[in-house]
Amino acid sequence: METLDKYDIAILRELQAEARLTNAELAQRVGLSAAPCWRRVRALEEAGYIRGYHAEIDRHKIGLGVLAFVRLDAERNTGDLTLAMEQAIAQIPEVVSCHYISGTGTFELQVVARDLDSFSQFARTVLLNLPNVKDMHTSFSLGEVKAGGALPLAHLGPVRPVVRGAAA
Amino acid sequence: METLDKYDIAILRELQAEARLTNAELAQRVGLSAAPCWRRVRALEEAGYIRGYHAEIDRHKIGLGVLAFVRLDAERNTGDLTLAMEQAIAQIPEVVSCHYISGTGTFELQVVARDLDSFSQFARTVLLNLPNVKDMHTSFSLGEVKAGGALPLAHLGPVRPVVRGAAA
DNA sequence: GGTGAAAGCGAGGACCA
DNA sequence: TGGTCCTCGCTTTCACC
Repeated sequence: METLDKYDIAILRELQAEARLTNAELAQRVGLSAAPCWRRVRALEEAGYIRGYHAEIDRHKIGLGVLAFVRLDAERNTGDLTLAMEQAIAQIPEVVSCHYISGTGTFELQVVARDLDSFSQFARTVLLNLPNVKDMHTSFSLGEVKAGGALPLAHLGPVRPVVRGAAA
Repeated sequence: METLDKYDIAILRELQAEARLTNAELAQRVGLSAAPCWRRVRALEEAGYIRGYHAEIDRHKIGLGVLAFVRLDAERNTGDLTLAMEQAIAQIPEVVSCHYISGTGTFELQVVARDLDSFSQFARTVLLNLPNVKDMHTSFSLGEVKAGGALPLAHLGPVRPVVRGAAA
Protein backbone atom coordinates (compact mmCIF):
# COMPACT_ATOMS: atom_id res chain seq x y z
CA MET A 1 0.00 0.00 0.00
CA GLU A 2 2.48 2.58 -1.17
CA THR A 3 0.37 5.21 -2.79
CA LEU A 4 -3.32 5.71 -3.26
CA ASP A 5 -4.86 5.62 -6.68
CA LYS A 6 -8.11 7.21 -7.71
CA TYR A 7 -10.13 4.24 -6.52
CA ASP A 8 -8.61 4.34 -3.07
CA ILE A 9 -9.23 8.05 -2.84
CA ALA A 10 -12.82 7.59 -3.93
CA ILE A 11 -13.31 4.85 -1.36
CA LEU A 12 -11.94 7.03 1.41
CA ARG A 13 -14.15 9.87 0.34
CA GLU A 14 -17.30 7.77 0.29
CA LEU A 15 -16.62 6.01 3.55
CA GLN A 16 -15.72 9.22 5.28
CA ALA A 17 -19.09 10.61 4.29
CA GLU A 18 -21.11 7.48 4.90
CA ALA A 19 -19.44 4.64 6.70
CA ARG A 20 -22.34 2.21 6.61
CA LEU A 21 -22.50 1.94 2.86
CA THR A 22 -22.81 -1.65 1.79
CA ASN A 23 -19.86 -2.89 -0.14
CA ALA A 24 -22.05 -3.32 -3.21
CA GLU A 25 -23.17 0.31 -3.10
CA LEU A 26 -19.67 1.54 -2.43
CA ALA A 27 -18.31 -0.46 -5.35
CA GLN A 28 -20.87 1.04 -7.66
CA ARG A 29 -20.14 4.57 -6.53
CA VAL A 30 -16.40 4.28 -7.03
CA GLY A 31 -16.77 2.42 -10.32
CA LEU A 32 -15.45 -0.96 -9.30
CA SER A 33 -17.03 -4.34 -8.94
CA ALA A 34 -17.68 -5.68 -5.51
CA ALA A 35 -14.76 -7.99 -4.90
CA PRO A 36 -11.86 -5.68 -5.72
CA CYS A 37 -13.61 -2.86 -3.94
CA TRP A 38 -13.89 -4.93 -0.81
CA ARG A 39 -10.24 -5.96 -1.05
CA ARG A 40 -9.20 -2.34 -1.26
CA VAL A 41 -11.28 -1.37 1.75
CA ARG A 42 -9.63 -4.13 3.72
CA ALA A 43 -6.18 -3.02 2.57
CA LEU A 44 -6.91 0.58 3.53
CA GLU A 45 -7.99 -0.54 6.96
CA GLU A 46 -4.99 -2.74 7.48
CA ALA A 47 -2.55 -0.13 6.25
CA GLY A 48 -4.00 2.29 8.78
CA TYR A 49 -5.56 4.80 6.41
CA ILE A 50 -8.91 4.04 8.00
CA ARG A 51 -8.62 4.14 11.76
CA GLY A 52 -12.16 3.16 12.52
CA TYR A 53 -15.81 3.83 11.90
CA HIS A 54 -17.88 5.94 14.25
CA ALA A 55 -21.46 7.01 14.64
CA GLU A 56 -21.75 10.77 14.89
CA ILE A 57 -24.03 11.55 17.80
CA ASP A 58 -25.95 14.78 18.15
CA ARG A 59 -24.48 16.56 21.14
CA HIS A 60 -27.58 18.59 21.84
CA LYS A 61 -29.97 15.66 21.59
CA ILE A 62 -28.15 13.88 24.37
CA GLY A 63 -28.19 16.91 26.59
CA LEU A 64 -24.69 18.25 26.08
CA GLY A 65 -25.52 21.86 25.39
CA VAL A 66 -22.09 23.27 26.08
CA LEU A 67 -18.97 22.93 23.99
CA ALA A 68 -15.98 24.77 25.37
CA PHE A 69 -12.52 25.43 24.02
CA VAL A 70 -10.17 25.35 26.95
CA ARG A 71 -6.52 26.28 27.04
CA LEU A 72 -4.57 24.83 29.90
CA ASP A 73 -1.14 26.18 30.66
CA ALA A 74 1.25 23.89 32.43
CA GLU A 75 3.09 25.09 35.50
CA ARG A 76 6.34 23.43 34.65
CA ASN A 77 7.29 21.83 31.46
CA THR A 78 9.49 18.79 31.97
CA GLY A 79 8.88 15.62 30.03
CA ASP A 80 7.63 13.71 33.04
CA LEU A 81 5.19 16.29 34.27
CA THR A 82 3.84 16.92 30.82
CA LEU A 83 3.38 13.24 30.20
CA ALA A 84 1.54 12.75 33.48
CA MET A 85 -0.68 15.67 32.63
CA GLU A 86 -1.42 14.29 29.19
CA GLN A 87 -2.34 10.93 30.56
CA ALA A 88 -4.64 12.45 33.14
CA ILE A 89 -6.35 14.60 30.53
CA ALA A 90 -6.79 11.78 28.07
CA GLN A 91 -8.82 9.81 30.56
CA ILE A 92 -11.45 12.45 31.20
CA PRO A 93 -14.60 11.55 29.26
CA GLU A 94 -15.81 15.15 29.04
CA VAL A 95 -12.63 16.03 27.17
CA VAL A 96 -13.51 15.37 23.58
CA SER A 97 -10.13 16.24 22.18
CA CYS A 98 -6.83 17.55 23.42
CA HIS A 99 -3.77 18.75 21.58
CA TYR A 100 -0.42 19.80 22.85
CA ILE A 101 0.17 23.20 21.43
CA SER A 102 3.62 24.58 22.00
CA GLY A 103 6.89 24.25 23.76
CA THR A 104 5.64 26.57 26.45
CA GLY A 105 3.29 23.86 27.63
CA THR A 106 -0.18 24.75 26.55
CA PHE A 107 -2.95 22.27 25.84
CA GLU A 108 -5.97 23.04 23.72
CA LEU A 109 -8.98 21.01 24.79
CA GLN A 110 -12.51 20.64 23.60
CA VAL A 111 -14.80 19.92 26.50
CA VAL A 112 -18.50 19.12 26.52
CA ALA A 113 -20.91 19.63 29.37
CA ARG A 114 -24.61 19.65 30.03
CA ASP A 115 -24.83 23.36 30.74
CA LEU A 116 -22.79 26.24 32.07
CA ASP A 117 -23.25 25.28 35.70
CA SER A 118 -22.16 21.79 34.98
CA PHE A 119 -19.15 23.04 33.02
CA SER A 120 -18.18 25.42 35.72
CA GLN A 121 -18.22 22.72 38.33
CA PHE A 122 -16.30 20.40 36.06
CA ALA A 123 -13.68 23.04 35.40
CA ARG A 124 -13.19 23.73 39.09
CA THR A 125 -13.22 20.18 40.36
CA VAL A 126 -11.52 18.37 37.52
CA LEU A 127 -9.55 20.56 35.18
CA LEU A 128 -8.05 22.90 37.75
CA ASN A 129 -7.18 19.95 39.94
CA LEU A 130 -5.10 18.29 37.28
CA PRO A 131 -1.45 18.01 38.19
CA ASN A 132 0.80 20.77 36.96
CA VAL A 133 -1.91 23.14 35.77
CA LYS A 134 -1.04 26.79 36.06
CA ASP A 135 -3.76 28.56 34.23
CA MET A 136 -6.93 28.08 32.25
CA HIS A 137 -8.67 30.10 29.55
CA THR A 138 -12.08 29.14 28.29
CA SER A 139 -14.13 30.12 25.26
CA PHE A 140 -17.59 28.81 24.60
CA SER A 141 -18.98 27.82 21.26
CA LEU A 142 -21.99 29.95 20.44
CA GLY A 143 -22.61 28.31 17.12
CA GLU A 144 -21.36 25.52 14.93
CA VAL A 145 -20.41 27.05 11.62
CA LYS A 146 -18.87 23.84 10.39
CA ALA A 147 -18.54 20.53 12.13
CA GLY A 148 -17.96 16.92 11.42
CA GLY A 149 -14.26 17.13 10.86
CA ALA A 150 -14.17 15.53 7.44
CA LEU A 151 -10.67 15.69 6.02
CA PRO A 152 -10.10 17.07 2.54
CA LEU A 153 -8.80 14.53 0.05
CA ALA A 154 -8.36 16.74 -2.96
CA HIS A 155 -4.63 17.09 -2.39
CA LEU A 156 -4.20 13.35 -2.98
CA GLY A 157 -4.82 13.69 -6.66
CA PRO A 158 -7.07 15.21 -9.22
CA VAL A 159 -10.32 13.87 -7.93
CA ARG A 160 -12.47 13.49 -10.94
CA PRO A 161 -15.45 11.28 -10.35
CA VAL A 162 -14.52 7.83 -11.53
CA VAL A 163 -16.70 6.80 -14.44
CA ARG A 164 -16.57 3.23 -15.47
CA GLY A 165 -15.17 2.55 -18.87
CA ALA A 166 -14.60 6.20 -19.63
CA ALA A 167 -11.37 6.77 -21.49
CA ALA A 168 -8.94 9.34 -20.12
CA MET B 1 -38.49 8.93 21.12
CA GLU B 2 -38.83 10.93 24.29
CA THR B 3 -36.13 9.60 26.50
CA LEU B 4 -33.39 7.06 26.13
CA ASP B 5 -33.39 3.87 28.13
CA LYS B 6 -30.42 1.72 28.91
CA TYR B 7 -30.67 -0.14 25.62
CA ASP B 8 -30.60 3.06 23.61
CA ILE B 9 -27.64 4.33 25.55
CA ALA B 10 -25.80 1.07 25.04
CA ILE B 11 -26.54 1.18 21.32
CA LEU B 12 -25.21 4.72 21.03
CA ARG B 13 -22.11 3.77 22.95
CA GLU B 14 -21.37 0.76 20.79
CA LEU B 15 -22.05 2.48 17.49
CA GLN B 16 -20.04 5.51 18.47
CA ALA B 17 -17.09 3.24 19.09
CA GLU B 18 -17.59 0.93 16.14
CA ALA B 19 -20.10 1.98 13.53
CA ARG B 20 -19.75 -1.02 11.27
CA LEU B 21 -20.92 -3.57 13.78
CA THR B 22 -23.39 -5.94 12.25
CA ASN B 23 -26.81 -5.67 13.76
CA ALA B 24 -26.52 -9.21 15.10
CA GLU B 25 -23.31 -8.40 16.93
CA LEU B 26 -24.69 -5.12 18.23
CA ALA B 27 -27.82 -6.85 19.50
CA GLN B 28 -25.75 -9.35 21.40
CA ARG B 29 -23.58 -6.68 22.97
CA VAL B 30 -26.49 -4.62 24.21
CA GLY B 31 -28.45 -7.67 25.34
CA LEU B 32 -31.31 -7.60 22.88
CA SER B 33 -32.32 -9.84 20.04
CA ALA B 34 -31.73 -8.72 16.51
CA ALA B 35 -35.08 -7.32 15.45
CA PRO B 36 -35.81 -4.96 18.35
CA CYS B 37 -32.22 -3.85 18.32
CA TRP B 38 -32.44 -2.97 14.68
CA ARG B 39 -35.72 -1.13 15.27
CA ARG B 40 -34.09 0.97 17.97
CA VAL B 41 -31.15 1.85 15.78
CA ARG B 42 -33.54 3.01 13.11
CA ALA B 43 -35.51 5.06 15.63
CA LEU B 44 -32.33 6.67 16.95
CA GLU B 45 -31.32 7.60 13.42
CA GLU B 46 -34.72 9.01 12.57
CA ALA B 47 -35.01 10.97 15.77
CA GLY B 48 -31.67 12.57 15.00
CA TYR B 49 -29.63 11.12 17.83
CA ILE B 50 -27.37 9.56 15.25
CA ARG B 51 -26.41 12.09 12.62
CA GLY B 52 -24.38 9.80 10.45
CA TYR B 53 -21.62 7.26 10.27
CA HIS B 54 -18.12 8.22 9.25
CA ALA B 55 -14.83 6.53 8.61
CA GLU B 56 -12.06 8.07 10.64
CA ILE B 57 -9.15 8.68 8.33
CA ASP B 58 -5.57 8.99 9.50
CA ARG B 59 -4.56 12.56 8.81
CA HIS B 60 -0.86 11.79 8.65
CA LYS B 61 -1.24 8.80 6.35
CA ILE B 62 -2.88 10.98 3.72
CA GLY B 63 -0.21 13.60 3.96
CA LEU B 64 -1.88 16.18 6.16
CA GLY B 65 0.88 16.74 8.65
CA VAL B 66 -0.33 20.04 9.99
CA LEU B 67 -3.31 20.71 12.21
CA ALA B 68 -3.73 24.32 13.19
CA PHE B 69 -6.06 26.08 15.58
CA VAL B 70 -6.89 29.40 14.06
CA ARG B 71 -8.75 32.28 15.63
CA LEU B 72 -10.23 34.72 13.19
CA ASP B 73 -11.47 38.05 14.46
CA ALA B 74 -14.13 39.77 12.43
CA GLU B 75 -13.71 43.38 11.45
CA ARG B 76 -17.29 44.31 11.98
CA ASN B 77 -19.95 42.30 13.60
CA THR B 78 -23.33 42.80 12.00
CA GLY B 79 -25.58 39.88 11.28
CA ASP B 80 -25.12 40.09 7.53
CA LEU B 81 -21.38 40.32 7.54
CA THR B 82 -21.03 37.55 10.06
CA LEU B 83 -23.34 35.31 8.11
CA ALA B 84 -21.45 35.90 4.90
CA MET B 85 -18.22 35.13 6.67
CA GLU B 86 -19.63 31.95 8.13
CA GLN B 87 -20.85 30.75 4.78
CA ALA B 88 -17.50 31.46 3.18
CA ILE B 89 -15.64 29.61 5.91
CA ALA B 90 -17.94 26.60 5.87
CA GLN B 91 -17.13 25.95 2.23
CA ILE B 92 -13.38 25.70 2.63
CA PRO B 93 -12.37 22.03 2.60
CA GLU B 94 -9.21 22.62 4.61
CA VAL B 95 -11.35 23.97 7.45
CA VAL B 96 -12.22 20.89 9.42
CA SER B 97 -14.37 22.64 11.96
CA CYS B 98 -15.42 26.17 12.82
CA HIS B 99 -17.25 27.57 15.79
CA TYR B 100 -18.48 31.02 16.47
CA ILE B 101 -17.04 31.97 19.79
CA SER B 102 -18.31 35.20 21.20
CA GLY B 103 -20.25 38.35 20.62
CA THR B 104 -17.07 40.15 19.72
CA GLY B 105 -16.93 38.16 16.52
CA THR B 106 -14.28 35.55 16.88
CA PHE B 107 -14.23 32.24 15.07
CA GLU B 108 -12.26 29.25 16.22
CA LEU B 109 -11.23 27.04 13.33
CA GLN B 110 -9.38 23.80 12.94
CA VAL B 111 -7.46 23.74 9.71
CA VAL B 112 -5.44 20.96 8.16
CA ALA B 113 -2.62 21.31 5.69
CA ARG B 114 0.14 19.27 4.14
CA ASP B 115 2.97 21.12 5.85
CA LEU B 116 3.85 24.51 7.21
CA ASP B 117 4.57 26.02 3.84
CA SER B 118 1.30 24.83 2.55
CA PHE B 119 -0.51 26.16 5.60
CA SER B 120 1.21 29.47 5.37
CA GLN B 121 0.19 29.91 1.78
CA PHE B 122 -3.34 28.81 2.55
CA ALA B 123 -3.58 31.27 5.42
CA ARG B 124 -2.39 34.16 3.28
CA THR B 125 -4.36 33.42 0.16
CA VAL B 126 -7.56 32.05 1.62
CA LEU B 127 -8.13 32.84 5.26
CA LEU B 128 -6.85 36.40 5.24
CA ASN B 129 -8.79 37.09 2.07
CA LEU B 130 -12.10 36.16 3.58
CA PRO B 131 -14.52 39.04 3.81
CA ASN B 132 -14.59 40.92 7.06
CA VAL B 133 -11.48 39.39 8.61
CA LYS B 134 -9.58 41.69 10.91
CA ASP B 135 -7.05 39.49 12.57
CA MET B 136 -5.78 35.96 12.81
CA HIS B 137 -4.01 33.99 15.52
CA THR B 138 -2.66 30.54 14.86
CA SER B 139 -1.47 27.73 17.11
CA PHE B 140 -0.16 24.48 15.78
CA SER B 141 -0.82 21.07 17.22
CA LEU B 142 2.43 19.46 18.25
CA GLY B 143 0.80 16.32 19.49
CA GLU B 144 -2.55 14.63 19.75
CA VAL B 145 -3.14 13.88 23.40
CA LYS B 146 -6.70 12.78 22.75
CA ALA B 147 -8.61 12.67 19.53
CA GLY B 148 -11.63 11.09 17.99
CA GLY B 149 -14.17 13.28 19.63
CA ALA B 150 -16.30 10.57 21.19
CA LEU B 151 -19.00 12.09 23.35
CA PRO B 152 -19.48 10.92 26.92
CA LEU B 153 -22.78 9.17 27.56
CA ALA B 154 -22.48 8.53 31.26
CA HIS B 155 -24.66 11.53 32.14
CA LEU B 156 -27.60 9.86 30.39
CA GLY B 157 -27.99 7.31 33.10
CA PRO B 158 -26.17 4.82 35.20
CA VAL B 159 -24.46 2.93 32.45
CA ARG B 160 -24.06 -0.55 33.76
CA PRO B 161 -23.35 -3.07 31.07
CA VAL B 162 -26.65 -4.66 30.14
CA VAL B 163 -26.59 -8.34 30.94
CA ARG B 164 -29.35 -10.44 29.61
CA GLY B 165 -31.64 -11.94 32.15
CA ALA B 166 -29.73 -10.50 35.07
CA ALA B 167 -32.02 -9.24 37.79
CA ALA B 168 -31.51 -5.71 39.02
C1' DG C 1 -4.22 -5.57 -10.74
C1' DG C 2 -8.99 -7.03 -12.50
C1' DT C 3 -13.75 -10.14 -13.11
C1' DG C 4 -17.36 -13.60 -12.10
C1' DA C 5 -19.54 -16.97 -9.36
C1' DA C 6 -20.80 -19.79 -5.24
C1' DA C 7 -22.03 -20.31 -0.15
C1' DG C 8 -23.21 -18.54 4.08
C1' DC C 9 -25.06 -15.03 6.81
C1' DG C 10 -27.18 -10.69 8.14
C1' DA C 11 -30.71 -7.20 7.02
C1' DG C 12 -35.14 -5.94 7.18
C1' DG C 13 -40.00 -7.04 7.31
C1' DA C 14 -44.34 -9.63 8.96
C1' DC C 15 -46.35 -11.38 12.81
C1' DC C 16 -46.93 -13.24 17.66
C1' DA C 17 -46.57 -12.84 22.85
C1' DT D 1 -42.43 -3.41 24.08
C1' DG D 2 -39.34 -7.76 22.85
C1' DG D 3 -39.06 -12.39 20.42
C1' DT D 4 -39.28 -15.66 16.34
C1' DC D 5 -39.31 -16.92 11.65
C1' DC D 6 -38.57 -16.17 6.79
C1' DT D 7 -36.81 -14.33 2.54
C1' DC D 8 -33.87 -11.66 -0.16
C1' DG D 9 -29.65 -9.59 -0.96
C1' DC D 10 -25.24 -8.73 0.50
C1' DT D 11 -20.75 -10.05 2.21
C1' DT D 12 -16.94 -12.80 1.74
C1' DT D 13 -14.14 -15.96 -0.43
C1' DC D 14 -13.22 -18.77 -4.11
C1' DA D 15 -10.83 -19.72 -8.80
C1' DC D 16 -9.41 -17.50 -12.82
C1' DC D 17 -8.02 -13.56 -16.42
